[in-house]
Amino acid sequence: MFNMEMAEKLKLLGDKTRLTILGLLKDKEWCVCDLVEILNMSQPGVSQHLRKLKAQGIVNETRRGQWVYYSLNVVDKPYIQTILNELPDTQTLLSLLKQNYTNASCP
Amino acid sequence: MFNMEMAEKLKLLGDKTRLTILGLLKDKEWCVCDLVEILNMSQPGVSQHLRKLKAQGIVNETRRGQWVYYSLNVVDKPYIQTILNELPDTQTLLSLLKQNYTNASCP
DNA sequence: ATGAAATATAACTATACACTAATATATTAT
DNA sequence: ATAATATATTAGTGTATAGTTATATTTCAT
Repeated sequence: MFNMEMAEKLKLLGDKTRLTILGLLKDKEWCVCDLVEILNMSQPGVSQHLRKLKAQGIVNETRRGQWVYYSLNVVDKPYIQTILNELPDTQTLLSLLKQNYTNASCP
Repeated sequence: MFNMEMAEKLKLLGDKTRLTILGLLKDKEWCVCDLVEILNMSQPGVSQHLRKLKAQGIVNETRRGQWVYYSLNVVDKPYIQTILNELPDTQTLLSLLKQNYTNASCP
């Protein structure tokens, strides 16, 4: 059906947590455990969001040793880029979310 | 909370029916009964979608006599404009949806 | 090999949501 | 006033979804 793929992707963006993840990824890649600390939610919760984003091709995943890093994959999706432009940048997000996380575990 | 308003608007766009409505509105305003025929769904269903879109300021409503016409209100929402650019135009949507509707009722 | 850490998957729950049918409200025509 | 048409609201239902806890898998260090 004609608007389905579009709607599926936009549905993913219509979620506060995933928007925050994508906003964080604008600046650099993050591993799952980083996001768990920053977002202050369960690890399976974060993993499931990332899986959905990956299934729609919005993020890439790369395993490096123990850690799996996720990064944006929106070069061919201008309408997503425009949305991400509206989001606060990483530093702002981090300070808004500040849960005095330490980022000690994964280099 | 910081990404909420954005997520609320995007959530509305993450629905096939509402995306189609917005795609139709790119070209011109439509009244509810038109959309009911074109989308081939119940009138309350259409009204509820329109109410949500209006509550988020994405469409305007104007009553003219018996009919209430809805139109786009996205001049100040570039990220929505970008999304709408990706949608098929009105004619394409109409032919994709063709339910041999007649557009006889509302001028 | 074994244990620890990171990630993924499965099972479950509570809530949100899209849709429909039924009803109410509003406007026009007679 | 009354009927007819257009729209909105309410109530109810089935499904989707975001989150959790529990468990499995993967990788590294010892």
